Amino acid sequence: MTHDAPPEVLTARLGYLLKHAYLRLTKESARALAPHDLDGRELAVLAVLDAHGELSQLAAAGVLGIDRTTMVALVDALEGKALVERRRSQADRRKNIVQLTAGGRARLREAEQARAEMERRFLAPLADADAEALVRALRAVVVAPAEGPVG
Amino acid sequence: MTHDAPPEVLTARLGYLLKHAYLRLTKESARALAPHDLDGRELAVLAVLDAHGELSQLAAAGVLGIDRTTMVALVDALEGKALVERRRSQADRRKNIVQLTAGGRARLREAEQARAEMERRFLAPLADADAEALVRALRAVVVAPAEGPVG
DNA sequence: TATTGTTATACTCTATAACTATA
DNA sequence: TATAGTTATAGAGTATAACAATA
Repeated sequence: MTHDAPPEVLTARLGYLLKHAYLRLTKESARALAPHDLDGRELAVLAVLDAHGELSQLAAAGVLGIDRTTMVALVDALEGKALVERRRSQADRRKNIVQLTAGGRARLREAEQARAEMERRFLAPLADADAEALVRALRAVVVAPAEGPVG
Repeated sequence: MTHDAPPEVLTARLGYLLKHAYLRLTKESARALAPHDLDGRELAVLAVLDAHGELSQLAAAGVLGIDRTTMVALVDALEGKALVERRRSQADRRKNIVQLTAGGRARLREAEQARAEMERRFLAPLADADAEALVRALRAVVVAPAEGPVG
């Protein structure tokens, strides 16, 4: 049973392309990160904590663009794996400060390598220049401010 | 409250870029198609039926790459809007033949225009050549056969 | 026995509402 | 009164399992 390519009526649609590119990358990412006992969202949390240093849960959620209620389970999971630690802020006892453990930093390094290899495989159908252009183009449309009803 | 751009640690990740590009397009798509009482998946079904002529539910699901159980609700919704018709195949009475109604064809034309305009807006941050390159690159990675455990 | 459509069910991801504690 | 974290809950979107009709 060989692979049926999607018809042109679908591959001409940006929605179809982005959805399936995303789904496929998610699957490849899960496969690449599974040996490191992480998924892509967890790895992103570790990377953000590494880049910013310790953050409150709310601040980390803000950087990641996710809801604070979503953050709770994410931190629960990472804390359960001893990759991050929670502690109460002394300055404001409402806040949980989250920071990487030594193990978390080590895991981050390993997993980032696996992710980089996975991305290289994912982009392998493209020439290097085209792969770079893809990333630049995606960045441009993602960072572009949404145009609201006002203008 | 002005827009906080995501940090480089995230925009350097293909997973983050594809996810957010996809989420944003989905939102813009919903907004563009709402006046036509359709969502992106429904429009894709109409487009596939238009391109292939009538199809059984299973065949249509196969073209769209979705499960036959997912197809049921999708056809229910479109039939409820009188955009498609179901009828039993005479040749094989297990099969539901699904085809566009005249209203479905008209709706498809309107909605496809709205979709094209939405895509143009979405890609507006890019030069024309870059937009075309993005679509070509996405098509290449989506159509590329997944490399399984065998290689 | 296998296939098609259907229904019931469950799972993932995410957000909203409401609660607790702190400010 | 407002904010941070938490919990319970709900809504998309999708898939798996089981069933009826048909082949």
